[in-house]
Amino acid sequence: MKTKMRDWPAGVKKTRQRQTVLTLLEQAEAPLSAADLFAGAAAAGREISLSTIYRILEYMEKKGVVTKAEVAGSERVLYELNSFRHKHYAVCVICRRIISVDNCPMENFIPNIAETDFRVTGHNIEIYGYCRDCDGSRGRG
Amino acid sequence: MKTKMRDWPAGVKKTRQRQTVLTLLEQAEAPLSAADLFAGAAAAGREISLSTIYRILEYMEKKGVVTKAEVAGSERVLYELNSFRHKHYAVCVICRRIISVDNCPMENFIPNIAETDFRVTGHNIEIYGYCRDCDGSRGRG
DNA sequence: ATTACTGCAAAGCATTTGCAGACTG
DNA sequence: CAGTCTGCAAATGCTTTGCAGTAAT
Repeated sequence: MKTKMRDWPAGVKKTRQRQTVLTLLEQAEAPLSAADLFAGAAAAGREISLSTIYRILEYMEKKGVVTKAEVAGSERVLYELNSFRHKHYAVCVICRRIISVDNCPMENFIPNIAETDFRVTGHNIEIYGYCRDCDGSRGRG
Repeated sequence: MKTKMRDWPAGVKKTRQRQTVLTLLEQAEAPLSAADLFAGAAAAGREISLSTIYRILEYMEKKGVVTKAEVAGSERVLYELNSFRHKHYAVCVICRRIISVDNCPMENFIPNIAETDFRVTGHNIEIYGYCRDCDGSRGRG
């Protein structure tokens, strides 16, 4: 595992554990849980205590370096590097694979509560379905 | 608390605890957690064990009588009577009040992953913002 | 050297489960 | 009366926290 990141967040003390966590998140194709990171670190020969992982994630979230990714049906909390982009995810109900969705259905949507009862400031969308592999393997049921 | 419901789900054994849970859900204006139901039952002088509440909810969900309501930022699982309607909720970030949204942004939305990589079968939308009361009290900031 | 970070183990919280007694149909 | 439901208490799984040692600047 390559430990050096292109740029290290300002004002953040650089430790082996933090480098490992951020590198894993950087290399990941989908959001990761604390347990994922624990396993990933171990697999890379850089074991980190689970509690430390939780603390790093909490700290990095506060620093704006990582964000929670709300993914449908995930029992654990998932994290990813903060891209400052508006993102949503689709989850395969079979294999749990997570896929990014780039466009957003809320872009031009006005909830029928908007003007009167509620001022919308944010949202979170979770999409379920079948990924190409799993859909194929069940004959486009 | 009125315990009698208009109609009792078919093939479901009627017990004091189940009647209490369904009545509470029926009377609720927003989805309830197991803890809410526990407190509500106690407040009505009809204490139910928490584990029983969980079992009732699980059972009633399997029967299609209740459904989980996915609400943004809720740490607990929330349940409501199954209206068989497509619903989403908005949550006030100040007071945590939950408000139903009747229209759905996904109605005419095609995720840009749809045709190629993913077949969408369902979704879940969580909306954040300020309810009328809380928005007013902070001067439409 | 100072202050923050880490690991360990124990605690915390929501939810689940085993078991024996209670109740419904 | 048989089979299911309930309560209790203990167990589980994820996440958090206290504390003492360790490491980064």
